[in-house]
Amino acid sequence: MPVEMIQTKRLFQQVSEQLAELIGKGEFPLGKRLPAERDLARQLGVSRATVREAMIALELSGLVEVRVGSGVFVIAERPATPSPIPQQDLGLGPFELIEARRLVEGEIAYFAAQEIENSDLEALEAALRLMEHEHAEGFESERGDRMFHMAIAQATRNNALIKMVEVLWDLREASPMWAKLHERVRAAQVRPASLDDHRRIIEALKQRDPALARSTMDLHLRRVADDLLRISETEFAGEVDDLERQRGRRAVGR
Amino acid sequence: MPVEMIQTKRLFQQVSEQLAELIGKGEFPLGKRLPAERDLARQLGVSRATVREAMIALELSGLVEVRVGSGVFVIAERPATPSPIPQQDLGLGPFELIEARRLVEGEIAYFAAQEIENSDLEALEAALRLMEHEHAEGFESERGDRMFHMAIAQATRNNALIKMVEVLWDLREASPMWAKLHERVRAAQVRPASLDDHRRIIEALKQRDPALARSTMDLHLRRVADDLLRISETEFAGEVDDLERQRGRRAVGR
DNA sequence: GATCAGAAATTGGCCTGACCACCTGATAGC
DNA sequence: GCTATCAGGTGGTCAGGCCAATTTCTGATC
Repeated sequence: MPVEMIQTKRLFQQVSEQLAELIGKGEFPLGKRLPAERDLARQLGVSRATVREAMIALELSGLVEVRVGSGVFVIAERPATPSPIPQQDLGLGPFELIEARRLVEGEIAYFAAQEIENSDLEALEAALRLMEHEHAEGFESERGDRMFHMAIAQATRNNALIKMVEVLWDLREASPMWAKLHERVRAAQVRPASLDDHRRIIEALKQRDPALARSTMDLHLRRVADDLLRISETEFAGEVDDLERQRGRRAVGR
Repeated sequence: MPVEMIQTKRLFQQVSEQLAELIGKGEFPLGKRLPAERDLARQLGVSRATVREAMIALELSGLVEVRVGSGVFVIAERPATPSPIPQQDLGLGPFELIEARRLVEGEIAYFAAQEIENSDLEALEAALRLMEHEHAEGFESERGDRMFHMAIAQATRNNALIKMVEVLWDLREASPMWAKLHERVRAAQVRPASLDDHRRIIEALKQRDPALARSTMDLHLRRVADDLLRISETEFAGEVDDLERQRGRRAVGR
């Protein structure tokens, strides 16, 4: 039973979301002026500073325009499309991605172990802490995970390799099927195992042991593939096509 | 004559831009904590409220994460790539690229040897013929070469891996330094050696020998790196920076 | 009545100083 | 050795103030 998530969102976020909603609902029509910051603060029962922060958030998301001495004006009813390019990329399968990551990131780990410096290790530790933090919050966005693997790529000092990992993670984030699957993995069970994996990878890198780094990374990704496969077999029987399923089994077993 | 733009940017924007730049420059490394708001305010000569507003801007653009009671942490070095294409990559060095290709394409060759089908072998033969033709004509455009390596990636039936090789070659074609160097390599001597390399790679794939395919691919790329290194040392003494030169030597010798 | 200049009110930009809740690491006690 | 406690640092929020840009009001002028 997950304890009810108490979201202690910061005040300015609540304010900005509420205002965004009102704007979207037409309560504050396009082109018109919002109430003055001082009035909003009084009506909402918050300080003016908080209202100002909310205004900045609304401005950065393109909903309003601030005119000095005049007021805040609605210039759009909803945030600009976050993805201007719909990523016409073919739906990459989750197992394809894991497979590719095993090949590429495994080798990168091997290489990174030879080149890594202390500053890189610090970045890795920080990424791990971020993951732990995200995990503790219950609310997470994979940012720690991505940051971790990017940091390893960064340790190679090779921009082309860095680009490889970046592309892999962009593809992953653009893959709808992956999002679905991984959502279930996360819901199914908490996975401190993954945190341990990452810790072991850091350890291998710290020892500057290329072979160990590669095998540890490989083991980690194999475990991820394994989790994915288990979920896909039980819950998504029909949605993962045969080729992908077969790829998943191969990936785990190799 | 456009009237000169008077800086009317709001203070928090200037602060946030400056911080973003420092983060991008590695002044505030990935994962590390930014100075406390109070300190930043003092150092920048602005109020804490302004710094807070800048933090919100940075947070909304995904560069930092704010942890209550703990601090503000760098979680990315540049804003998430909103558009995957127009990013003009800084000049990738030739040896970086070769290094990356050895890692990635070597493994792909290994993998492809297990999956390759006859139709793929035909595509490879065709690519080789194109290369021979280009070579005979004296005038060439690397199309055969690219087609050859793409065909191997295609044999893995893994779209993510295909994408990797595609990106690598795109990067290569976008690298001005690479173009210069390779121009000389081609001018310096005809290289039937390269054709032989490719023939040997096909042979290894035809035999479905993963280890041989990988080592042959590796040898090929090492030879390319070697050619590049030789030229760069004789003709481009000043233009290739030290780090790249060193990378080149390491790439060949490993 | 229409026009225009100056005063007054309104609005966002920025600052100061304060208090709170939360997190972290060191310290004391077991 | 381990755990509980506590003090210091950090972001979150507030109140109140001054300034500059802008709008609105007001009154004099034609």
